[in-house]
Amino acid sequence: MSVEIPKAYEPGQVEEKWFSQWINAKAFHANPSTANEHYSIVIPPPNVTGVLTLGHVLNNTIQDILARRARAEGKEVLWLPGTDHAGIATQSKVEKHLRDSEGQGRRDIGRDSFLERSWEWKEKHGGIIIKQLKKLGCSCDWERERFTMDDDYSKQVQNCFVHFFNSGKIYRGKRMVNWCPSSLTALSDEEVIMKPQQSKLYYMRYEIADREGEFLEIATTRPETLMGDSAVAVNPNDDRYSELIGKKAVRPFPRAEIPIIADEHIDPEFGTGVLKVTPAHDKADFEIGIKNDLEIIDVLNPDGTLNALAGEEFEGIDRFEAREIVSEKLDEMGLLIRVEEYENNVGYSERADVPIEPRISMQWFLNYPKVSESMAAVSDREIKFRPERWAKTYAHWMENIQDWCISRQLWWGHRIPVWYRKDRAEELKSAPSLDKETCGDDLHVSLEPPSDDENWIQDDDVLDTWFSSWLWPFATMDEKTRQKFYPTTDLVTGPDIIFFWVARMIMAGYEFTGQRPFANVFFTSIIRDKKGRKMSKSLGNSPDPLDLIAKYGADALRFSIMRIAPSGTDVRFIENKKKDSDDGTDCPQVEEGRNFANKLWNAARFRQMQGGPEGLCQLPDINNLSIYDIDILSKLDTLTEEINTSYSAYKFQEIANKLYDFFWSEFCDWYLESIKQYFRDDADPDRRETALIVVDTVFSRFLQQLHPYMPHITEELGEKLGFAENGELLMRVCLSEEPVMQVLDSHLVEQAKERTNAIHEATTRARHLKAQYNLAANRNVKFYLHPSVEWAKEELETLKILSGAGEIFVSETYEPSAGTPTFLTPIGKMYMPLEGLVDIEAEKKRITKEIDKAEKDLKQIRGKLSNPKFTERAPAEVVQENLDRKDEFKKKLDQLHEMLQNLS
RNA sequence: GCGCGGGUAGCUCAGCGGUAGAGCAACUGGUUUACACCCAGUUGGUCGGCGGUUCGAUCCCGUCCCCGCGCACCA
Repeated sequence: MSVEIPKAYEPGQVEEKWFSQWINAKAFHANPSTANEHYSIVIPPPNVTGVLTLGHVLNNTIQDILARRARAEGKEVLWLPGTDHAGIATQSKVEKHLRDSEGQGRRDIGRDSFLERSWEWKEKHGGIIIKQLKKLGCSCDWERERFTMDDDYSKQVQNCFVHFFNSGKIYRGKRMVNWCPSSLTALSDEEVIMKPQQSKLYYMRYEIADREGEFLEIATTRPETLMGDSAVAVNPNDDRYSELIGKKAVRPFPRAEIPIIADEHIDPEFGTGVLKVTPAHDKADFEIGIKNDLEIIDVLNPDGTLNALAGEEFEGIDRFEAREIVSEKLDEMGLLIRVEEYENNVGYSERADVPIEPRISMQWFLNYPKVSESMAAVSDREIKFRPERWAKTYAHWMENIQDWCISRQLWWGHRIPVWYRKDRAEELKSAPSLDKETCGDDLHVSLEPPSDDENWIQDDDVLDTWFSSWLWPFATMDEKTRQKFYPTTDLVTGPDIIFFWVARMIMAGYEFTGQRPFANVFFTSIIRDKKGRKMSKSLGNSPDPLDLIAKYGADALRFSIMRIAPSGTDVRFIENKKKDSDDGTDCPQVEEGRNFANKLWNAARFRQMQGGPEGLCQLPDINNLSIYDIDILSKLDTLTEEINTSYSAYKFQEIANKLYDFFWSEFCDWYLESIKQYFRDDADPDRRETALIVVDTVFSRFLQQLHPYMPHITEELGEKLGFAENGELLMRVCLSEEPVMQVLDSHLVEQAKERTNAIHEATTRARHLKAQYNLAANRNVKFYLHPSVEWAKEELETLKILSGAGEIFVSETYEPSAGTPTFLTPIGKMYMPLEGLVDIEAEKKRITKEIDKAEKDLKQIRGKLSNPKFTERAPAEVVQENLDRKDEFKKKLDQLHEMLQNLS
């Protein structure tokens, strides 16, 4: 036993020590060869060069809880960790670094050299987040860590491409895509977010050809695309313009006559009811353009500046600057009518946070596989979503699913395994569509480059990062692992990537393995700041979890975050600036976890100070247990049962609350306080030993239950208190299915619980009264009891200790002097004689207040009972309950009135 | 516009047909043989508004108002 334990728990070293012990013992390792039932979970791979956020803390704590709980249930557990190469995010970081340090762009140094730098960057900064997860205590099988650009993983990604190309699901085509002028790449629809903008609506006029002085008024938010107009469109049923259909309008610059056409798509109510059609720069216009065979004039460069087609004066000018210039120019020409303030939604690139540009370009697309099967899997609950409502979001997306643009004009990522025969490369690359049928031998699509690769040119593009991570649940596993652990059991992730990742994994799972990739998906809360804003890097409103761990401990952070994160709604994380210091902050929610750890620590200290039996001993027979022993043991069984239920419903917050309340309130505040008397030198040694055995039983079982939430401190205390048999790790101890209280006579248990409750209630009332007379700390106060139950005498010593009384006298005949404060308890009427200290008026006030409350309650109950509809229709037990309560209150009121009278 | 979630004590959240809860904050008192990261006690609530169902509604239904999110989108 250790010499001296510090008064306050210091998590730092303890947490590090246990993590390395777990690693040394290979306690996280998943063995595919055991016969145990499998439990598996794959980590949502974080960005390899990213850093930990509070969202990760929540997400990974939940996974760790599930994994540790499954181990304690005797399952063979695989929690497979790894990271994602995160195409755009990582590439932009490397590019930024390159610019900052060498003043060069990626094209200056070339593809190979840039990729070298990227790998260097990955080696240097990658893995920080993995270290952070380890700090949190995550019990992943670290030997199985994977990266989406590992050789074997990359092969599977490319194989996936080849597979879909061969089956005709992947094709190349010229389409309108979301173009990011900052990252210079196409994006999928999911990567575009709509943002409301304070824009302007420009009203301008185009002259009608051959009708000098006659104009068509047009409203637009994007005058800078005017140079790409190839028609003007009106609704065919719009009488105002019908006679103009088929005529021409004059585009002011570059000056040209463009047709006035009719299209159903135009809303006569909007603006002037006339639309300028710019097929190259708007999705809807593109459709109209195709339908009407219009010229497609692309006036923008990839980076969002205007090109030569826009006219010499605009070449090289940024799109937003050009907007101003065009507006001024129209004004000078007398063609600008007015400009209105206008709020509209504009698509932004999620990553780069710049407005995206609809742009026609040649891209690779995937027609999603196994859509109906994947929809059915969720609607039939073969894959269970929790909370269930996300299934609706999923279904809605799946119903409206669009082909996926999978090519990215980046260098960091999986390069598309397509080679074009050199002499036809240009032709093929610009062909309006490419697929297996049309290209024959001039296209090489394969895992391996062509043998005569000098005659071929590989496609420049890489694949969308999600095109690799959708294979994650199985591509991370070798054959043997897959046999044992696939399909996985649970997936824990944020609802914000339900389309990006979850839906796609389901489709890939069915396509490549013929099975669901996971049985359950648990969607976490989203952590927001004090003001309800999502935590984000740009806002700088996310505290660094490592700072929190350093300050409060990983266990404290884990526990706290689980206690505030409800299932299914967002949660606010509070960080307050410290009043008395300038730099520090306080996180009251995390303090709660720290305080709880400290409570555990001190309860253990208290236990250790008592000495006594070493290791875990057999509980004595129920007849040798006190009512408090029986009560706490029975509550322990209830806790165990309730926690089982909560786990099966994934109610993590509920579990945390139950653990907290049981330990702090039931175990420390009530049980430990009531047995302290047996630890005195003059106490009965048998009682003492019994109490210690009960403490150990409860404590050790409790630590097992708490372990998934607070793994480090539970190991530490398990060891300190000698609960670990032969030095076995707590995390390897299986939960016992047997309740602690194995009794035939449940009557005894019920009786103990009732009596314990009665003593607790009497204690509370005695404390109230003491506090009322400012005697809370006075330990010499004497009480008299007129007992109403026979057994009361046996428990007076405990009542005395709990209520902090000096002495409690039992007397059937005690006659209180007038004005003696009196109170009612379940074990009888009690008096607190004060000899001269009595404040009669205060006492009257107190009793009157109690009478008021009792009368109010009684009135309510009487009201209910006097309603025949209630007595007729309410369930008998509810009626009986109210009848009982009525009697209680009546009796109580009588006694209170009597007490009041005694005062006067 | 469509869909989803939320509005309970000053704050963060439980409860979801039958006597309104916890932690923090505030206030009062406390070095009682673990813990001031503590102990005891107190204060604080027309459970967003209005209707309905029910013997009974914070809880179920309808409707409206606020907040958040997703999808769609008219230039």
